[in-house]
Amino acid sequence: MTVLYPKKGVSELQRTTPEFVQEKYGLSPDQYADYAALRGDPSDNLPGVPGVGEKTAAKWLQEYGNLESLLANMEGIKGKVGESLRAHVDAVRLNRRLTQLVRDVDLDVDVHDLARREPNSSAVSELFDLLQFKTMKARVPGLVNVDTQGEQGHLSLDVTLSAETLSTWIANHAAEVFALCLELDDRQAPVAVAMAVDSSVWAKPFSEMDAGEIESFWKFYSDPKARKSAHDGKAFMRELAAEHGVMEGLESDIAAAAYVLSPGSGAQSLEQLVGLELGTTLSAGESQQQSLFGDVVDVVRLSQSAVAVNRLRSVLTEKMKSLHLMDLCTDIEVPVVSILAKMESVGIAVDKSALQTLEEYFSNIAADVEMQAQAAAGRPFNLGSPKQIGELLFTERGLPTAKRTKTGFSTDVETLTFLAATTDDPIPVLLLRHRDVTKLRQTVVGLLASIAADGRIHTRFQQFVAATGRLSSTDPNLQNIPVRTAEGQRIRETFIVGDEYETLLTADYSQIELRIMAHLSGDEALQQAFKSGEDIHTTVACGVFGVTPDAVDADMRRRVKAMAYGLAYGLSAFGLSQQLNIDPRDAQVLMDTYFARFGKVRDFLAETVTKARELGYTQTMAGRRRYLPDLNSDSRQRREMAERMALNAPIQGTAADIVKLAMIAVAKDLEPMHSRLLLQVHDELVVEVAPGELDAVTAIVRAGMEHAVELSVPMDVNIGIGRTWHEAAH
DNA sequence: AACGTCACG
DNA sequence: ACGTACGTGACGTTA
Repeated sequence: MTVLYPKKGVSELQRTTPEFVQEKYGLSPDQYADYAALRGDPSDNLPGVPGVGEKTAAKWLQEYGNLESLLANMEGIKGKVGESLRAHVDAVRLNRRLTQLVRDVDLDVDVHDLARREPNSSAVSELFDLLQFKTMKARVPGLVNVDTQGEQGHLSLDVTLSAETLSTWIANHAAEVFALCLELDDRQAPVAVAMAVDSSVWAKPFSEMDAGEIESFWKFYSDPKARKSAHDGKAFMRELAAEHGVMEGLESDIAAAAYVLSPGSGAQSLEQLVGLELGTTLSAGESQQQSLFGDVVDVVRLSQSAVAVNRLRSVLTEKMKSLHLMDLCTDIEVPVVSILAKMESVGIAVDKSALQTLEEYFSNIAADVEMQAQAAAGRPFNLGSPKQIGELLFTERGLPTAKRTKTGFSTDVETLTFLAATTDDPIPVLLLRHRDVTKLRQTVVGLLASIAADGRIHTRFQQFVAATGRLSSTDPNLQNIPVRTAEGQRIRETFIVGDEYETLLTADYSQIELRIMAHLSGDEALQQAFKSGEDIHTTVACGVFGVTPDAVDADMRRRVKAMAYGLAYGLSAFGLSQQLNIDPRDAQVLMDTYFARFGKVRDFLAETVTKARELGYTQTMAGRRRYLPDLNSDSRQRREMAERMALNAPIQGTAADIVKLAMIAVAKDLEPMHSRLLLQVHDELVVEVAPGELDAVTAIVRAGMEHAVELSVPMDVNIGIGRTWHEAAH
């Protein structure tokens, strides 16, 4: 057997030349073109789209002769290889279409730098710009924006570090906005700081700062008159709050600016924004300095980050101004950053031993139910596996199938409840119970794992991920703690008031989204229903069914309530009928009757979609946008999805605006007090009340929430007090 | 990594 | 004929 190429002597580059490959695998020049396509030929391939392996490509070509014949016989290739091959061929087809597209617009793009065996960054960048691949462009590292390309595609640190002492430097730039970047170590202790103003940069590891400089820095940090900007300031503020308080004087946050400009993009890192907006990259610094603790501090990179924050602030500010988004960023998002930093830093106290007891309780039930289910099945099976449940119920036991999922028959609550009700098989009930109880156990286990050394749970509020303007909560998610069942409420009981504090207080808006609809639509009938102060769903039911309030029974009220919720989601008669378990025709009648009574609501919803289609985006009361290009999609499914989003976004988003404004008002009024905000759950605030402050805090929270904005309907707020979150919710 | 499922508003 | 209510995050299973 011939050694095709020695390990030494033939370069990597030579090994992939057409001639070499043709000889190695005995391929004709025509076959080589197809081979290249399969492999991911540079001219036929985009970075990020893989090709098949060298040997695989050659093998299938040897077998089928050419790509066309391979494609024609693809069905015959089974198993993993087939799937993988199909995926790659799809990619190849896509690439060929893209290549053709590029030729059509007469853009000479060579996306692969053959000589350097890497993507041709500027060409790919140009291509992505052309195709408006903004997200993908941000994802691919190192792409250079041709419009603003620097000499080497790196952010040049053309301002040398200031040698002045910190206090002198700060004093010399007192009126300017300081871009601040702080690096923390694994234990969240500050390691280095870099600050940039227009003309100058100051940066140092803390280990090299003398006592005076360190003192100057923290004084500056807490000085509200020292104007600052940062990227995701909350990231360091939450960690430093316990020791240094929340940073004062934050005037601009790049992450917030990027979010209001494009809320659909999720949280964008500084690196992504540098690539996207400045068309360059942060360099991995060459001069790395060793701190006292042995941590490697990249002061150059940190300094570049500060310079980048500074530049991004001007770029994004211009964009925000032209789109009238400046107020949203400055008056809502930036103040919320500091409030959340403090809330995260404070955390909420939990009763650890009560959680441990609950864990054991739920575990025992789960184990017991599992045994019963396996006994009933006559064999062991994994109760957590939808696949195994499907086999057991539908194949082995012959139960009727209903809903399908992508991968098989659905075994969700709806299905299992149906099976429990219509068959005498004992297993569906056991599975439902097992699902319930394991879900609760997992929640409890997650909470236990999140308890910090101070006995409290410090969730992270994500301010820049939700497309509608809402917050979200992670690590752990405290916005989805069970509340609807008695067992779930036992978990809420483990969230308790902290030592030295008097009570927890919860305050939530009632029907905020429906009130927003009443306001935005200008529907007098719905507004009147809210102004009457009576139970809203009962009042609306009166109008819809044309009866007196005492004639409204529970079922009528339930239907109207479901209808009201559905409205804000872009409901269909079908969806409503599913929700209410009634005939779709009856649901349609219900909708028609509703809209006959509240016509402006329907007009408002229709106009919202029409306007969004014209503009390309929706807007909330505070001007928050949500871009929905799919409103003009050819695909009906995508278009209708976008229409429902367009309908929902202004409502959900306005509610988010209002709650953020309320948080700002409440936080401001709580400043002189010891009580503090702990949590936000979309339309609810949780406050920890210090001894003696209950009456004042109640008034502050009520006023802050009720008057966050003035609508044409009252903003009713329910307030509850209690030792635990559960108690306080009543 | 994708999917199914389920918790919250 | 088709799919069918918005927005999130977390977990276990499976490919």
